[in-house]
Amino acid sequence: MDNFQGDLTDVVRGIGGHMLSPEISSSPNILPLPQPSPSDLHMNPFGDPFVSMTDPLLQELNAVTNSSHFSTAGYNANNNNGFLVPKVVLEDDQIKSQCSIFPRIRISHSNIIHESSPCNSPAMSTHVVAAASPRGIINANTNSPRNCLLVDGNTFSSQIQISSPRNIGLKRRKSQAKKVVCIPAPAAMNSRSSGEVVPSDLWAWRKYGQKPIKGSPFPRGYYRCSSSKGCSARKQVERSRADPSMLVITYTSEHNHPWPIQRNALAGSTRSCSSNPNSSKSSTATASLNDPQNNTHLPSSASPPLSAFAVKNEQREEDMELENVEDDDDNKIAPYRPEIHDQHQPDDFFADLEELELEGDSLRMLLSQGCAGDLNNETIASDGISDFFGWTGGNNNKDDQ
DNA sequence: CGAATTTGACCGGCGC
DNA sequence: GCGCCGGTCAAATTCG
Repeated sequence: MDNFQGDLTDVVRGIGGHMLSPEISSSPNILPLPQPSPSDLHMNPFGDPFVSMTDPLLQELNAVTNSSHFSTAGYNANNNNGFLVPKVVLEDDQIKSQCSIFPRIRISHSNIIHESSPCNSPAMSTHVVAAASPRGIINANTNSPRNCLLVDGNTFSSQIQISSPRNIGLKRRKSQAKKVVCIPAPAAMNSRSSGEVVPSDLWAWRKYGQKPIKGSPFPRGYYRCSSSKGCSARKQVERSRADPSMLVITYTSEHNHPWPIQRNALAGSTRSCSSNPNSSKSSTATASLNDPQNNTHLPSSASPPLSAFAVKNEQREEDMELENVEDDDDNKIAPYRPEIHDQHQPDDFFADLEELELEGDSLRMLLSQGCAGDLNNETIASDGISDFFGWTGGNNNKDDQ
């Protein structure tokens, strides 16, 4: 389907290639990447590493709100260290705003990060924009070391939007949990059109449909989790109609299985996880993201595909109804409590992961390098995290087994 | 040849 | 009741 609507495959490919939106790509050397941790992941029924940003922040968010300054700027040109600061936008109404509108309160998180975060290297600051949702409780955690990513000493700059589509349910056929992630969508790069690309995450996604959306020049791609048979997790990927530079990913339903330790090691791995780093094909952006040859914009070959994570955590609508009965938009911040169906989760999951860490290279890299706070090591997330999520070039996780 | 993607058709919810 | 629209299915196609 070649049309002007763009190629989402290219989108993520572009992300991997650092073709970020102008304001983002202008970032000289910042690559802050909200980084999912095993503990975060286990809290994420959607299996989305982006989502991992959420929970821990609930406690922090209040603190942030109290201690940080508010900023209306979409993007901090600099933090205290002269680095561009990414922003997390927690959006109330995904449908309505489509990423380009950030009407809500924006909270600078930079100070806290500098002071307390293990990621408080100059490059690690993040600018968190958060807004309380009437329904969806918005969480963002840029404070966590696990949400930090260094790529060859660069901080990854990006916009993050977390949406809580209050009105989605109005036309939603079935009430179900949804998370909306908004990330910068780079310009198309490859020749293959219509292939949607979403930032690589731990799960294997298989595309099962694509539809043009009324009112939007961009098609929406439909993916289901192929990490495990019977998994009902789905996600939709589309460009923001309001801001084509943003990619909107909506996660629906939940994974009914543990998140894969090695994403591509599982059956149903996307084709994009080609062993050929030069492969131009990509559905879940893994291949493109892994393509070192695409990383020509930065000196570092290792680059996170995601410039940012934005997550809207939304409980099942029914639950939200119950828990936010008062629906006091600005004052209610109820903790996001993901529904964990997996037997490993949640309590013992991190313990399990630590055990796995001893055995799995990817996890080891993630935990010991990317997350353990070895911030002096500039290669930290560059390899560890990216590899872990299949973001780095060349090697696929297939080879890691 | 197996697996992933593409894409038109079909289904069902919702608004009028 | 009808039509629109979003979501899903499944056959065909593509690719490694």
